[in-house]
Amino acid sequence: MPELPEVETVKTKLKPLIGKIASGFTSSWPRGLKIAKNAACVSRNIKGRKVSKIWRHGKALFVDFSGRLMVFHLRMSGRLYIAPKRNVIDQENKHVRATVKFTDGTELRFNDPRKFGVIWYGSPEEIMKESYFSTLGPDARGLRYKKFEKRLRSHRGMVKPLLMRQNLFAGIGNIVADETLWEAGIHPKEPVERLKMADIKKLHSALKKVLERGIRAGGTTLRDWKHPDGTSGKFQDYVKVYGRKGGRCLRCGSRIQRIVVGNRGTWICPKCQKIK
DNA sequence: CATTACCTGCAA
DNA sequence: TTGCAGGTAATG
Repeated sequence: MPELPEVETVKTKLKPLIGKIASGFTSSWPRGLKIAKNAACVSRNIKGRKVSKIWRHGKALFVDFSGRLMVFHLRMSGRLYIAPKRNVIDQENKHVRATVKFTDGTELRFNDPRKFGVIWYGSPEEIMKESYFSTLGPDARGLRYKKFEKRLRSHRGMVKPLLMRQNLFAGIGNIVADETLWEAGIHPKEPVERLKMADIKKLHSALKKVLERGIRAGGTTLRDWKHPDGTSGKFQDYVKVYGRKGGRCLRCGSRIQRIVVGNRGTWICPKCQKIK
């Protein structure tokens, strides 16, 4: 998905739902629904409940319905949007997997072509018992240096896959990882045990910079993902390496390379990011 | 560690 | 037709 900046954008744009009363829930996608038995159970339970709070942790979006939580994970191709809206086009109505209906006629639609996304519905205790949430690390946004260093140093291995482990830092995905490593001038395969304090400091401030820049740009629109109101993110216009194979490094002019790290496509500047 | 599976769509 | 895609879980 949709990494941290995208989910943060979704959170902000879903805030108008606060105060609305649910009238029902439908889903044509049983595999994507967790904890609750089926869509009919959710629909019965959610009816009459008011949206009181919306927040994000890592890549997960939490919606509080009067004490019951509906938690969304967009995975690779999910998006959430509010309908009806005049700028919602037919393209966005394809692949709607689930819908929360509200008494004023508003609908919150979960659209997900690849069906990798997940919706959990249950009490806060039930949610926290799910393995994904019980192991989830602290949110990557606003993480203090000391904690960042401690968590990174508690493992060994290639730095990029570690940055992307959600039980270490929640919210870092492939784009944020590549952009952060480029900003910091560190090779994605560099073993963390060989990073010096100065490197970890650079990584920490690069991560903060990339996350804030991504959020300010309203996330990255590459294929599926868009804002809940149908507008596109702008971060793709600012990426320094991600997806720019063959392009010039904006720092030194070298050609950006695509390599594979931890089985993920990875873009680097071979001159700025050398293995030590 | 790496590989595969889960799915669909799109570009090379 | 093949390969690749923002993520994660389940396997070797």
